[in-house]
Amino acid sequence: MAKIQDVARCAGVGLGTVSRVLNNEKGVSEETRANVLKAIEMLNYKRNSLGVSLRKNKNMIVALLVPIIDHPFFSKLAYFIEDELDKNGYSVIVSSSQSRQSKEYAMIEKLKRKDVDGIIFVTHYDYKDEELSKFPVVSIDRHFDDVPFVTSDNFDSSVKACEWLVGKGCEKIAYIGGKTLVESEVMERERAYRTVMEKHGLPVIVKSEVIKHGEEGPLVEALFEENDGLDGVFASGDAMTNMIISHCEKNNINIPEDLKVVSYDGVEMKTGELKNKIAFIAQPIEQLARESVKVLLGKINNEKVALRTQIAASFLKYED
Amino acid sequence: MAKIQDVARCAGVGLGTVSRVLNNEKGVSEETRANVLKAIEMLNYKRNSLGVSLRKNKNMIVALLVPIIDHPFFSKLAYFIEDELDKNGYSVIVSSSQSRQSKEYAMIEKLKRKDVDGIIFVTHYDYKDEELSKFPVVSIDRHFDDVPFVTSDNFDSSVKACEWLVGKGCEKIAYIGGKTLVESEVMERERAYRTVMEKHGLPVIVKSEVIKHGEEGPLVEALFEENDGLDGVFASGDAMTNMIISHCEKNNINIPEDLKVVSYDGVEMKTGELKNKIAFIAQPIEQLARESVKVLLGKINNEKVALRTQIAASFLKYED
DNA sequence: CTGAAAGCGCTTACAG
DNA sequence: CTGAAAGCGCTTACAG
Repeated sequence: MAKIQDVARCAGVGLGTVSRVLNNEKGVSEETRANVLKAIEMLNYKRNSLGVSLRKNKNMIVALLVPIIDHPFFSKLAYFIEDELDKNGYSVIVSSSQSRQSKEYAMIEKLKRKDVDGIIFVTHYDYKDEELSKFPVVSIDRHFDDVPFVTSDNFDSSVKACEWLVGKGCEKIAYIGGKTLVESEVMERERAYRTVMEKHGLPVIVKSEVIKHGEEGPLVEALFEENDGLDGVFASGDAMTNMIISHCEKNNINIPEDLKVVSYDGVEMKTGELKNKIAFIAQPIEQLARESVKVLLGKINNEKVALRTQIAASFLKYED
Repeated sequence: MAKIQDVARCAGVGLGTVSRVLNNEKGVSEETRANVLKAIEMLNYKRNSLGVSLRKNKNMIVALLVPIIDHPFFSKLAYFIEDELDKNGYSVIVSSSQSRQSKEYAMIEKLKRKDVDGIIFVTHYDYKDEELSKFPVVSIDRHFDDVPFVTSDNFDSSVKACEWLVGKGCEKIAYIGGKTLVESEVMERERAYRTVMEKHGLPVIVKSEVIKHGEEGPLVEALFEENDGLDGVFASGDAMTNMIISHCEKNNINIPEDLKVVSYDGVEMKTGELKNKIAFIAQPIEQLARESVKVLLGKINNEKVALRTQIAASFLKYED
């Protein structure tokens, strides 16, 4: 494999000159440039990134850490994040934490070892004492000390959703959602729900627990067991909604006649025949992705970045 | 940031000794090792991977190149590939080609520049003159010159599927699938279909064209328009199946009473109420993923690897 | 068991 | 506009 030395010798110039041509720098005479280019061609020379990385202390790689890539929300996120990073010359390492914090720590370690230049995070864990804010790290939806984060407008869109349920005549509306261990933007959904219920003097029925992916079923069952005659439910996430759908099918509850449902997310809903019968709040995934990249690159380039970047979510109701 | 030099000085030893401790090599006295460890601790030293990579000419990163990560088949694949690579100390860069060959070439370029140590490929394009087999590259399902590839047993499972349709009494069975530009294992599905039809003296009805993701609808419409009274169809891929479902819904064709359907894949089928009414051939995604990693690591480590690795697919029919 | 030196492939002041 | 040199942080023979 030819190296820069070989090119220099072949073109009869110095190392620096070859490097300048390689990097399209000014200040090289056309003649010299042509010679170098010819030598590069002749030797089929390819610049070795490992040398560049060491020299520049940067390898143009960013990590994306999600709970699991095989999930519509996260794979969409990954798609747009890669696209945005690619436009900026970066590659993305994708890692599924599988909700194991050890895997997340491993990635932080990689960051410190310069395996990656930065991390975009979707985590359920807390990172108070990791000095994470000293490194190029951006969090999506969750919020730690001084780590910049990007989030959709959970509160406002949830208020709209709950007001819609009330407007539809629901009088016994429940909120159901998984709880996160850390202070999270997701909690805004529950807060919005409570605000709206109180405003209208309606009962507050909250089913919210710390659960893992896949454990939504029992929570839904418990909700319906403990509360007869629900006529509306605001579900924080599609997994939950899918379980609600299953429950209703089994128990002959008609959606939306008997029970009106609003789902946060709407990307992985097993709608099928229920399409247009469940309202939802769409996460602005593409914007979340692109904004998180912009913030991260800002951090990497030592620019000042906003601690919080908020993007509006849209509430989509079905036709009727 | 402390470097190895600092640790050496602090521990009062040479560079090489620190390196040996870092790499858990034998031949270091317990006393020396303890001193070095203490110095590492004191200085909060982290080994910089950029130096290691340059020195070893290897950065422990592999690329996964898929048409689009936001697709159940590919994100599942990515999940298991990452898991398997992680077990072996590798990270994975995920890139969605978006069916643009330029993006695939860009990744090959990265391989040649040592940005990545190898590539696992899912492509629709051909790479005859790229000398790809000289590099650590593994292909999934597609087959080029001397590039090792991993595939599921398309022919055998397709034969089973078609025989099942015949056994169910179907007499006018069609095959419908997207065509790839390169010689591909997917073609085995059509070949299996033809074999079975001919064996039973049934008409061969093939609708197979080069199409892009999302263009399945018109092909399906054309199939039904050109062929009245189909009672069975073997669809090469879920996207196609979904379009068939739509067509049947619109035209009051009952599945499976009027039309029996077998779908290759079964991971992204919008089953809904049709669950258990469509038979399918399940791709052994996890095994494809893990095997492709094993083959790639073999290539990276200059071992002899099989050109073709085949994994059995399973044919799952619905209950009735 | 240990250290000093060479070198991985590049870029970047520096001097001219 | 150009070249020689230093150095990025590590590992690996080599010599002792």
